[in-house]
Amino acid sequence: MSEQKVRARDNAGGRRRAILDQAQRIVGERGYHGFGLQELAERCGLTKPGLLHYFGSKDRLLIDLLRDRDAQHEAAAHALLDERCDRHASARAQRDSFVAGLRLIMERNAAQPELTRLQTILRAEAINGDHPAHGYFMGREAAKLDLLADLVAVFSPAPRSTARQVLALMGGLEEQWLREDRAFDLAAEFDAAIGLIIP
Amino acid sequence: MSEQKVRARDNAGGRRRAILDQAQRIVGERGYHGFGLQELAERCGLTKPGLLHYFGSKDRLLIDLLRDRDAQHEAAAHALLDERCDRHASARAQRDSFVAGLRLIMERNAAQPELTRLQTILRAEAINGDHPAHGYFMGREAAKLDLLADLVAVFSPAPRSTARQVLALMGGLEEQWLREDRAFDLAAEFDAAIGLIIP
Amino acid sequence: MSEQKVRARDNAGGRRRAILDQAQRIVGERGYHGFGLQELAERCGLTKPGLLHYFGSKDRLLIDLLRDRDAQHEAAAHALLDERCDRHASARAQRDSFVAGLRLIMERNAAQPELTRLQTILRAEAINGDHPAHGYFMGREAAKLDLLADLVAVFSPAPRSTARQVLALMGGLEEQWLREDRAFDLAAEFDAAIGLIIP
Amino acid sequence: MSEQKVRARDNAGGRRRAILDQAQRIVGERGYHGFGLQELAERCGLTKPGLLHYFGSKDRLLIDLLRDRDAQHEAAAHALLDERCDRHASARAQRDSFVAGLRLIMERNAAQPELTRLQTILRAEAINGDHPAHGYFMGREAAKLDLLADLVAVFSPAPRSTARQVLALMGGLEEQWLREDRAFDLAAEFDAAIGLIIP
DNA sequence: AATGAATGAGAGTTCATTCAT
DNA sequence: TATGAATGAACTCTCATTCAT
Repeated sequence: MSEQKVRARDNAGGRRRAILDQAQRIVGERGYHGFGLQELAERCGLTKPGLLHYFGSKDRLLIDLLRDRDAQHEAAAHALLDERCDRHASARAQRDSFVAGLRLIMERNAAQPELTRLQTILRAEAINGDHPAHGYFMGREAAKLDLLADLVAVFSPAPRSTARQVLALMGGLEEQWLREDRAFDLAAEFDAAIGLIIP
Repeated sequence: MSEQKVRARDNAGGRRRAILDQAQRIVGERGYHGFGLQELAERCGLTKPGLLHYFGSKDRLLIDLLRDRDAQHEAAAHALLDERCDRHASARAQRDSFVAGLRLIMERNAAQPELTRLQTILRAEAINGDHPAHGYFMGREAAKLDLLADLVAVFSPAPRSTARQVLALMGGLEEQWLREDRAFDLAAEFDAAIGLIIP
Repeated sequence: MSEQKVRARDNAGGRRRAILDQAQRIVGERGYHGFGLQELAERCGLTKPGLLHYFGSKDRLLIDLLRDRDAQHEAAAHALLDERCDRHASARAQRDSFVAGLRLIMERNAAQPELTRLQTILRAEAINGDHPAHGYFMGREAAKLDLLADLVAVFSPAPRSTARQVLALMGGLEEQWLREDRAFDLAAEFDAAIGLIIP
Repeated sequence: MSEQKVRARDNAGGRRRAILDQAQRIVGERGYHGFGLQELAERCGLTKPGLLHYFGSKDRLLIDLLRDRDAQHEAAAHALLDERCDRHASARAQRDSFVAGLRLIMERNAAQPELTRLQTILRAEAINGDHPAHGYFMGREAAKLDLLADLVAVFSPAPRSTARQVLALMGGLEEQWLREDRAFDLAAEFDAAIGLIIP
């Protein structure tokens, strides 16, 4: 394989990534309906058809974006929780490592406010059944709920409710944190809350 | 005053209300950016300029909608909480009536899913500073936080954090409830959660 | 006739005049196509149908405006020239009083820049045959030309050409004067020019 | 390069020129405010967004039009005057060649009535500070005045006034000529006038 | 890999005007 | 004398998308 081909492929991959980075920023600000290919194209230094060359359509760009971010973020989170929870440990120990895992996730979310904003805005927008990311978030949130309920079953008397509470707290606090322009310590606030939910 | 005049005047007021009702539905589904005057006009049986005759612009229509819904909803909620909390009662009694007030609010929200969806979607969309309802939700959520923190101060060691948790749980659970198409008992789930947050 | 009727009529007349005054300002700034009933209505403190109640249509408003301004301006100018020119005086004397009359007209125009701007902009706009004031200005400018040619015939060897030159100088200098925000002495500049045209 | 490419490229450039030609006609008739993208698009055989693809906005289309016409018209005029005026010649000779240059310009203007009408109408419309071509004409007319005053300085005792008179006569006679549907010999009429202004 | 050209649909908004009151 | 309601048409401009190159 010639060097040129390699570099071309690298550039191509880099281009894609650069586009998705800009898309994340815009969608994270204005949501799916509020973002336009024009603006994205300008920020990336190419034309609208140039974009569509990579992604085919606006909708596909969105789900590509979501999948891409998951690949580097959410999957990691799941692994994190799974790893830390030794099924043979005591309930107490499992509880502790679960909470510690959540805390790590929140710290990561706090460290990536743009990604968090993307998820927050899109998650709410996608409540509507016509939204291109509706199916995506339906499956994703259901899976989260299942996972959490499963992990929590050892020490919680009502695992599904506990899972709901954890998810609600994460999302709700993140939303406040974003609206107030990150004016409080997200992870600490979450920590305090989780201590009440999972005693 | 002739009957015709009365009816005409009623129709005028009724028209406005009918427009806002339809607008609530559309915005509650697709958010502000996803809703268009055309569609709204069609649903109301008049033309786009006919709409603008009442509201002047799309942006003003939105904030008129928000204010109108607040006048009949949120204000009632605030009153509810304030009334129920006797400042001279014991901390325990105040805690109980506060929780009961929250439960009533959640029941009302559960009984008005369209309004709840409007608030949920718009609240997330309005995180962005350019959104026409940004200022509205900034003030509104800040006021909620202040009010809750104030009410909770009697029995909570960290009133502001408790207020955040309450708000996060309300919003987060509502979002789940909407996404899952109201497949669980919102008020009951909230009740269980609040019992942990405010023991 | 009751006092009320009188006052009503006065108010009505005053209203009409007030509307025309504002219309003069707007049309004088943006021309006929650039001015809208909405803006005019707002400036006059009434609604669009309120305007049309007085004038019937936008086009009629324009010609009413033109006629009204003529009644108080142009007619005066014609009279001025006619009066000053004694047909039995010597050519020299007639020439002098003619030039003096022109100078007076220019001084009046300089003293009423808004009216002058109205005429200047509309005159150019109305070159087009579809313009609602086309006929008006065709007749008006032709009449001016005829009048001037007639008055000038005593001392000019080519009266029609001289008339054209006078009119061109008046209009052209006024346009410069308006564009440069009245930065030079219009009447003086015209005086100098006319001295060459009519020696 | 294939023939098709060439033709495509030619068509593209030709398209732009065709659009500007039609725009000149419409603006020359109804002024800037009276012309619409719709009509222009129809005359050019494409859609409204098709137009904006070339020019971005209506305002930019206008100034592009103005600049384009200047490139082929006004610049030529300036060159004409400059060339013909030998600074080392006698005042008499300079005066003669200057007048001859003006005459040539007027003949060109008379030969291009559409372009002349465009300039005439727009020049008046642009007196208003909000007009998109206001800045353009401010600069352009000021430059003309400067140039003429400079050229005239050799033989005129009041160069700036003479320049004003020349400009006023040109513009004023052109306006009459257009209004009367070119019913007289513009160049000849101007010639007669200039002979009085610059003896 | 990316462009320029072009489109149909639709955006929100303004237009002059009508009509009943 | 003037209004509020409403309209149809037009406005500039943006949308995502297609196509040939």
